[in-house]
Amino acid sequence: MGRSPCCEKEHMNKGAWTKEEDERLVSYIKSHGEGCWRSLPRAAGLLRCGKSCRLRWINYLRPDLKRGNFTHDEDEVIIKLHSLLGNKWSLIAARLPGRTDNEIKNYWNTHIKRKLLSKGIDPNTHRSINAAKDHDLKKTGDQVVKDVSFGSLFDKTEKSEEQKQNKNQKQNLINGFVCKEERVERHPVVVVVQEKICPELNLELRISPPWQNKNYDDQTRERSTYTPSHLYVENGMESSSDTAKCQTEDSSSISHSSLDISSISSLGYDFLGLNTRFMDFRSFEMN
DNA sequence: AAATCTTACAACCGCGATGTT
DNA sequence: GAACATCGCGGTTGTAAGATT
Repeated sequence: MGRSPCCEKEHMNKGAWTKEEDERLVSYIKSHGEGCWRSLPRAAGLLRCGKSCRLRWINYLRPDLKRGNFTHDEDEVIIKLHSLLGNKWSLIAARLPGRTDNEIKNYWNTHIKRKLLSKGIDPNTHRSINAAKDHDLKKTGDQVVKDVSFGSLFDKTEKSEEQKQNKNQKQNLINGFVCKEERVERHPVVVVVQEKICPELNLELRISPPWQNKNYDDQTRERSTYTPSHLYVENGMESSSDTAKCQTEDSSSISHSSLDISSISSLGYDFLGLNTRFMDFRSFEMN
């Protein structure tokens, strides 16, 4: 399927925006609102492509932008969120009112990266650069191995009505995380982990069994093991209709009832120190 | 003072996701 | 379901301004 260019390349201005162009764009959006970026330039009398207008508005002209230097607190939040989310700049920006993803990305690349490196911290892994040499530790077993169980915490022999009533909600502690387990129709278990590392970020880690695309029959229901294919994080406080999705590659070839993270460390995704790649921020909700 | 290098950040580009026909 | 349109994201580039030689 061919992709048409977002705009006519000829007769279009490129590069830095002039004051007059800014004024035209701001004036148009103030009276008509945002929307349909493709048709906006013509309607606003701008020789720019819609994409360029959108970027200019979002990153520079929006009235709610904070601008100015980043505070120490903002630095800390960015670093913590980056350690959790990686280069998901839009998600990070959603947690910093008045800051844009582009601004944070630039700030990360020009300031924070260097700051972390000067402290001997690898900005990609958020681990000590020296600690990166601990590869051998994994082999010798000196490292603490964290297991994430994808098996049910439910007792299969529920006896009383009370037990049955409670079966849809259980709580437990695993490696310092507060874990709730819930039954969801068509999916045997969803484990919700309220992470404790950065409580001020108010993030919630949700681990679930894979979505069953095919008919979910009783035979499947009886299986005690299932594929750890979805692990997602969501805002623990609020929910919204906006969800950011970033699915991983197919992970369905691996099936364990208890997943030894150390055995898959070669896959290389470090999340909350779990060192797992089975990430699916399927409903990372931000407000 | 001029040339060169470095830094900061605005803007561009390509691509995937999603919506529409 | 295919084809196409649009949006939004993340990586990269271009360039102005400041620092250094």
